[in-house]
Amino acid sequence: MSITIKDVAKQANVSVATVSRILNNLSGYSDETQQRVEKVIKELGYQPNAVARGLINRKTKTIGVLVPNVSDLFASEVLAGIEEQAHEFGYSVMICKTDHDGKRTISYLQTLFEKRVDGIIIVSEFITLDYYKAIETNNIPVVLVATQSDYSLPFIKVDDYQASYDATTYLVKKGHSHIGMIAGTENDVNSTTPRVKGFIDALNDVEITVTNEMITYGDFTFKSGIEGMNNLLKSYPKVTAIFCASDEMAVGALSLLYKKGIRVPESISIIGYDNTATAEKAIPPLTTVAQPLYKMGKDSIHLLLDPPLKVNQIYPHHIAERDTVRSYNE
Amino acid sequence: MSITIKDVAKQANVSVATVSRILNNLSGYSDETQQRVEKVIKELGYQPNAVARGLINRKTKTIGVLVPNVSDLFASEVLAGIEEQAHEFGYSVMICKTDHDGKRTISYLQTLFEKRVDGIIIVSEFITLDYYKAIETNNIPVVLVATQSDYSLPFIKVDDYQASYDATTYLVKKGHSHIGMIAGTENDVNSTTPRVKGFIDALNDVEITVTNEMITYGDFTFKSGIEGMNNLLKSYPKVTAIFCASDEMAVGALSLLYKKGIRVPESISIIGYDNTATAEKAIPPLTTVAQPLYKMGKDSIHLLLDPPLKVNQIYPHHIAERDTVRSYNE
DNA sequence: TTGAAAGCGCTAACAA
DNA sequence: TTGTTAGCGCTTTCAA
Repeated sequence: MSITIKDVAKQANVSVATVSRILNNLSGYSDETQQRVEKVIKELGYQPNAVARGLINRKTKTIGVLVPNVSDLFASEVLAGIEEQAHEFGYSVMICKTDHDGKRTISYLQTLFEKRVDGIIIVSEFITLDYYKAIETNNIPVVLVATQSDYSLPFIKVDDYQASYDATTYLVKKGHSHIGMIAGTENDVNSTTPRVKGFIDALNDVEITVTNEMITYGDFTFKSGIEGMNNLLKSYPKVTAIFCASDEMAVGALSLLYKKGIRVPESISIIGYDNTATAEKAIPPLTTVAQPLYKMGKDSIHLLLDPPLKVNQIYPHHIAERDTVRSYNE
Repeated sequence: MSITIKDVAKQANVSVATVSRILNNLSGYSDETQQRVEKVIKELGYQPNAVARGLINRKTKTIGVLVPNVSDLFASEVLAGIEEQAHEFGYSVMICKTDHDGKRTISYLQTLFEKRVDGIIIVSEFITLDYYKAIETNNIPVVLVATQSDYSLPFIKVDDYQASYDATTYLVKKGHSHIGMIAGTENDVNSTTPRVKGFIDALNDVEITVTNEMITYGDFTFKSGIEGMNNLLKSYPKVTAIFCASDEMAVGALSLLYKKGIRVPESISIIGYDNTATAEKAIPPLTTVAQPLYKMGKDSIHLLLDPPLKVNQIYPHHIAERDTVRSYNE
């Protein structure tokens, strides 16, 4: 079997307590013993057993992350930030892909509790009563990213309503008056409702009435962006600019337009949402609402492990201007 | 504190041994006791402590994954497969972003050993002697994905040489004779060397001599694809088709070409490598060498946990034909 | 069918 | 400065 603290103690002619002290940088041993013990540790290639440590310390130095999907750029950008900060703090991260599936999510929460993780970060997921109850009875720290909840849980997110309002206003200011929206999943109160409202309010505020034909719903994916673009072309042929609730959908719209030979931004302007890596790689490079995803990921770890450290919960957004929006001014 | 097996035992008037048996579906208790104990478990909301279990079973039901980067599509696609299969097998996955940094990688390996993970998967990373020694002395199962090593470690990957040879031949068969290559990181023996060799051999086999002007090196990223494309345009102006060693670089090339007003595939054809999600979203949709990344991820878990199950180590590739390669035939 | 008790590898009183 | 010892929460002999 592997080498334990006992082996080290025996070999160095000290007690396990002393070895433990040295391992943990506590006081209570002479320089001489320290040298000797450290030498033995090296010779034996001793590696402390984190499981045993976890049992007694009630700290596993690992945190769990629930994400709907690992392979989309939005989530993986947030994840990258989480991983980075966790590593800096000496924590490991366990990833759990929920697929937006309630059963799966609950089962993952269960696993994380049993594994006694020190905290949990939930990304872009609506918090059901079941989740909340599970969290509450286990009273383990939780931080939400890119989502928020009526249950009292700390979160980090952008102001979706305002961001959407700003994106729409941006199009208006560029001289557009026929503006459509490819929204996210209908009934998604977390991301879709506020963004749609922001869109409607921004247009209402400049005396444009929003009708059903101007909004189509997708599910944030590339494919649904294609469909949404198709819908909009039919339902709202006068459209000159479109606000897409995700970059993925925006890129889908771009694709369809390319296929149809409709030029962007000459004939139709597109603005996305998220500013994931896709945006700058799109053709043409995509103008979009930027969320600081990586930073949000990093800060969620701060918020989780370092609660005294004040972190703003509503993060700033801005418009990353690239080449998909045409200006009609002068 | 939280509820332990002792609490359950006391409440149910049995010994902890009996509770443990029931928890683990062993034999040695009456139906009646089982009912009673399970009732108490539910009432108390008892959750077994996986840390304590891990200590005694020497199994943590978690595996560690080392990836250079979480936020690129190549890695996250593999990761998604790993996560899915691990979950099906009842394992959790810990992610470790190496940044291709040796120190960081070693430190992560260390952590994974200390946390007593049941296995480790290493994605796209060259295995140094240091890594190998660490793995060997800890004798813990390891599987390599999209990389392989002279040290005897099981791996899952595509035949890079052959795939590259095939991609190049594909261009030749489409009637191209001025073919360039944007290769990966120079001196990367794992991915770059075989791909460059496949490119050269394929051209040599049709009597085309490959000169330095025809190959430029990048680092697999979008940005380096832009630069590479720029280089090639200068060094090899007659070029009509380019083989890019990653989709990211291919998309970079596409971007530059778009900016310069050079039409794809009319003036220049592009073929990528990987078939990540970017490929189908590119404008125009990118023809590319497909690797079954998700499946490779899934199967790496099989190989890790289910060694008797035979898994082919060299996975098939194919060319996903889309719209970036022009044919000059007839 | 059941329970007592040893022990997984470690930390942390408490004593010396 | 050092060691002894009692757990952490669980599983697993061994005995009853």
